[in-house]
Amino acid sequence: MGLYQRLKSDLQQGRFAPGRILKQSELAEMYGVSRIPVRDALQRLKSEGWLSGHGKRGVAVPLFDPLEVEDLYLMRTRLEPLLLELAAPHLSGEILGRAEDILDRMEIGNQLEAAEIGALNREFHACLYRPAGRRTLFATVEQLHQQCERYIGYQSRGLDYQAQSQSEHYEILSALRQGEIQQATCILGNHISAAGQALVQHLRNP
Amino acid sequence: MGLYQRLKSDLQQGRFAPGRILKQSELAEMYGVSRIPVRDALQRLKSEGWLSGHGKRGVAVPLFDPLEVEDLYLMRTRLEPLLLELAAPHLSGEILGRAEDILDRMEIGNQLEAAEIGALNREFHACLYRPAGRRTLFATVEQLHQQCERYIGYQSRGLDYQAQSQSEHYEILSALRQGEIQQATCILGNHISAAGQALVQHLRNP
DNA sequence: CTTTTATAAAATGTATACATTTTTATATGT
DNA sequence: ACATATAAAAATGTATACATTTTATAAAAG
Repeated sequence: MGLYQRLKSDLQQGRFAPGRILKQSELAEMYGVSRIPVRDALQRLKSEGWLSGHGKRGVAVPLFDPLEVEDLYLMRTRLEPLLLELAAPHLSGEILGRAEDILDRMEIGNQLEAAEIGALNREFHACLYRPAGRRTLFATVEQLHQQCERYIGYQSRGLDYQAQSQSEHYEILSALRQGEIQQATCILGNHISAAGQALVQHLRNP
Repeated sequence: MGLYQRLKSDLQQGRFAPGRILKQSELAEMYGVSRIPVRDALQRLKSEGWLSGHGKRGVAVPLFDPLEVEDLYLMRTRLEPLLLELAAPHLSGEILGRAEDILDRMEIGNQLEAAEIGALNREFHACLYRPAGRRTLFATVEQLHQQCERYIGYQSRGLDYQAQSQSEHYEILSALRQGEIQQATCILGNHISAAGQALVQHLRNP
């Protein structure tokens, strides 16, 4: 696994306190590599929102910012229903079946790691979105998801909205199966919006 | 000016043919630096859509993809009116005046370079959006703008929709001054949508 | 005691050199 | 002649070494 993946995973799991300033040499030693691959990884993580450029002072682990969460979920609320609508005509019964499998897997592993739940969650949405064949839109949505995951990792320690989230997921599938596309995109929008509000509230009442 | 800026500017001006594969050593020699800063720049440009990762074979200048343009403008159509709506309460008369100044500057320099027109255009929108104080949403919108500019640079050689675009800009300002926020966001949405369609059509009829 | 300036330490940026992987060209066998 | 295997090349990834910039420290002046 590349250094980029390792570092991201560690950031995701909250192994670096928000606000902390990371130095290249420090990370190089920590992971047993030279500074060159560290630089590459940092650059990527910075452009993906996992790290914030602290000017010339290096990079910092960004603080939790409720306003950022609001923005991320606002954008998702606007973009994901659109993407689902574009994908709907291509969603065969087989694809919907695969999506349901993913949901079931989430159900089973109730004591799953936050990272794993996040991965399955993303897989579920990707399963519904990818058939649209909209690479660019899909990539942007994926990026927003990833940026959200930093907060979700934090949230999952103190908040449990999994139950509600799951039932909404099943509702979306059901609507899609019945060809109620309008209905499905509507539920999806509310689903994302609700998740965002729960997260913001949790960040403001720690 | 950093190598990142120089390379991006050259890509923007179409100095590298779409589909061309760029090698690190080649670029290093071309710009008179070592491969290290080249790598940094390539990584950033890749994550911003200016270059596409060609797997392990290096990076490639992406081909013009009408579907990508459609996606970019679809996203902008959903996000920018939202951002303008959030900014509207903070748009003082002074700010609107500055926005108009930018429009006037675009009017004057009719024979401006494509890059300069693009920069002014972005400045105009940024002027209206920044007061919302929504850093994350703003950053995403900016990124979408930048990705569009690659195509606009190409378009500007064969298509002139500047006149219509300008008049719509003035309409938006006028609506904002009258407090017709709904009206302004609506014009903006149509404005972006129309620009996207013009661009897609031009790409399909070269 | 505070502020300023000079100096040292540390961190980032860049170049060169080496290692590993991937690609291409060549040779060999069927 | 074609396919496959093999060797040479070229390209990317990484480490070490050096240069430049930035930050912290300490000394000196007000």
